Amino acid sequence: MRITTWNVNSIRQRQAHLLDFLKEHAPDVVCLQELKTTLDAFPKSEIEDAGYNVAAVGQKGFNGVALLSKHPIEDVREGLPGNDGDVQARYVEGVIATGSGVVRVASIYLPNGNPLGSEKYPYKLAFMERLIAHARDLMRLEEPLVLAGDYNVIPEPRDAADPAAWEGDALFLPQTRAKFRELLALGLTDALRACDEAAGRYTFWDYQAGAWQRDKGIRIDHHLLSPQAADRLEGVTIHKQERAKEKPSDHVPVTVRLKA
DNA sequence: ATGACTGGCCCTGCCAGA
Repeated sequence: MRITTWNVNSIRQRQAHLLDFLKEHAPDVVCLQELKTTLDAFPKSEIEDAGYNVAAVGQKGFNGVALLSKHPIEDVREGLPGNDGDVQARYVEGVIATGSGVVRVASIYLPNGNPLGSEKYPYKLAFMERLIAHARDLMRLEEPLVLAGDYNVIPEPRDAADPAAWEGDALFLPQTRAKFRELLALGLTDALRACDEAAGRYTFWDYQAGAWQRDKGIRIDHHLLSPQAADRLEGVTIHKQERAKEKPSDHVPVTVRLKA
C-alpha cells in the first residue's frame, strides 16, 4: 500500500500535475494540503474519474486539505478535536478499508507560525498541542495509523541545506522542534528517517532566490507511523522530479510504502 | 553582495506562504 502526501499550493493551479501523478504512480491514498479553494471549485469529478474517492475540507483562498483513496474512505473526521471556533481547514482523517485490513490516515496542514511576535506562532503551538492530544487518543486504538502532511517543522539541522538561515524561524525554533519530538515520543515513527539517515532529503524549495537551482531545500513534509504501520514500512520516495516541472508546487510529493 | 516567487482575492496592490 502506498500513501502519498503533497502540498499542492492551489489545487486549481496543480490539477494537471496531480492527475498526471495519479496516472503515473497510482498511489492507494493521497493526502493533499493547501487546496486554496472552497469545495465548489475543487475538481472532485476529475479526481473521481481517475479512480479515487474523495474526502475534502475547503476554505476560501487559504488552507484546505483532502484525502484521495482508491479504496472506500470511512469514519471521516474534519478538523482536530478541541478546535471549536477554528475555521481553518487544516485536518481531515479517515479510515481506508482495503481488502487486507484498515489503515487510518490523516492529511495535516500544520500552521506555518511566521511571523514571530504575531498571533500566528501561538496558534501553531496550540494546533500542535491539539494534534498531540488527538494522536495520543488514536495510538490507544493500536491500529495502523499514518499521520501525513505538511508539518511546517524542520525536525533537525540535517533537514535544511542552510540550517543557520532558519534560526529564529517558526519552522525551526527549539520550541517547534520540541513539540514535534513530543509527537514522536508518543511512539510514532518518522518514516523517512526510519529508512534513510542522510542529510539533503528535502521536500520543499522556495520559489525565491533560486532555491531549487541551488538545492536550498528543507524537509517539512512527513509521514508519522504508529507501531502497527511502522512494522509494515518498506520505504519512502521523495518525488523530487516534480519540482523541476513547469509551474510546480513549491513542495514535492512524498510516498510511503507499507507491506500489504 | 543582494535579491531574486507564486497564488488568491475585496481585481489590484496586498496578504500569505516558508
